[in-house]
Amino acid sequence: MRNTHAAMPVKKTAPSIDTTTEEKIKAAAHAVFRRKGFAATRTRDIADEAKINLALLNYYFRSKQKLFELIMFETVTGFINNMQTVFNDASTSLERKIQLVAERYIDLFIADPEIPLFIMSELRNPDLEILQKLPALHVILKSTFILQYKNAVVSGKITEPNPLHFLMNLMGLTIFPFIGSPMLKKLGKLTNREFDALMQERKKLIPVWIKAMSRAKY
Amino acid sequence: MRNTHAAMPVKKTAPSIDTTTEEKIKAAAHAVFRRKGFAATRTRDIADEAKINLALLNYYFRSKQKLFELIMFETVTGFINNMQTVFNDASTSLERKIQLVAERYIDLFIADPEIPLFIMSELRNPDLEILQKLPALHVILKSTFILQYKNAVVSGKITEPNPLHFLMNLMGLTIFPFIGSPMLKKLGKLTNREFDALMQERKKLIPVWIKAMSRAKY
DNA sequence: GTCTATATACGGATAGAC
DNA sequence: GTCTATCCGTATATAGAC
Repeated sequence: MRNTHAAMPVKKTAPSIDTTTEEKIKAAAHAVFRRKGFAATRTRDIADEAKINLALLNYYFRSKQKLFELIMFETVTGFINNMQTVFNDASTSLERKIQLVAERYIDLFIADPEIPLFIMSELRNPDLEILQKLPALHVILKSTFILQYKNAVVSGKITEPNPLHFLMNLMGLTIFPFIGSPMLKKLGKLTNREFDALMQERKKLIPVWIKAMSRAKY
Repeated sequence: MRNTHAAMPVKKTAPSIDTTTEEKIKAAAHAVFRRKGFAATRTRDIADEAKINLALLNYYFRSKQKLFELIMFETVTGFINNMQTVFNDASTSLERKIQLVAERYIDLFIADPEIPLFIMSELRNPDLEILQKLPALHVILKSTFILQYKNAVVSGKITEPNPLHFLMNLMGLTIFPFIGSPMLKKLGKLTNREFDALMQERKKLIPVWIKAMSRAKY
């Protein structure tokens, strides 16, 4: 791949939101990539959504691939940073963290429902090497959150010793409804508003359910 | 789209498995579509995987789109039929059905781990109109399974009245780990074998967890 | 039914004027 | 920075020989 392209334009000091061409393209790329995935989106879709000329996409971001990597990086790091603070806050209890995780994930996904499926479905493409470029995921197992979980296991408050099961459960209860939303809306004849109301309920319910599960007798 | 193509060949009466060209293409299409999704697969990928000439794909199935629709239909109906029998078996208890659902889903997904993400990610493409063509999904809410659930709510054995929450929980606990497996394997430094072992554990654990949840005090 | 060769369309990317 | 026009590789699909 040649590298003779002009340098990227310098960042404006105080740009209005989404008014610069670069920002318009990024916003459109976020929307279209999330909605359709990398392979199904055409650069023309993004140009149309951003209402800019197709050539400008390459002018600012060089290639579809590079633009996608930027979008994916922003999405994933935003997602992880959001959680990192909760996971490693030494001042909150295990129960409180479970509450916070459920609330934050659900609020985030009500605002951007395509994010979970977008991330999960792009992760399966080995060409994109997203997982390799990610900040080491396994530090999650060293987080305060998981240490608190392990302590609760030792002190007998929790029956399931494997924190991976715990994480799968918490994520499954929280994230799955958004991944399966097309099917669930059809199955339950739900409007978007009704679906969101169910998700709001789950912010309260999930911590209760998790608590009940933690005391399950095997 | 023109329609001048030759008729489909008649089905052999007793073909060996995967030996006819048609079967080889279908098997390859299943594999490649599931792995990469519709937009990212090229008909050449399928032809290579099936070790047949590219032109034969169009000879047998007319177009990539038509082949995909066939594969998707087979995948989804196979998936639904598998569950239908469990959901509407009047001779099994609610608890037993929960056991059976967890076991069957997990066995199915250990054998074909890409299925959940494949279905979920293709469902978001409105062009494919998969949901429209599906056997009405909302009959699930009329199934024996859900009726038994509602009865258990009335008799006070279960606290959560909304069967949709119940279904989301059961599916989330069962399906999500397969959807998030790339991330989970990385996060937990798991080999495929270790991951499968965890899933085997969940066949026993999920019914216990669900039971504990059903008694949760709000 | 299966092959080779090719038509045709589409999508990513760039050249070059303004 | 932004536009029009266009190049060029790639992917689907078909024609036509065998």
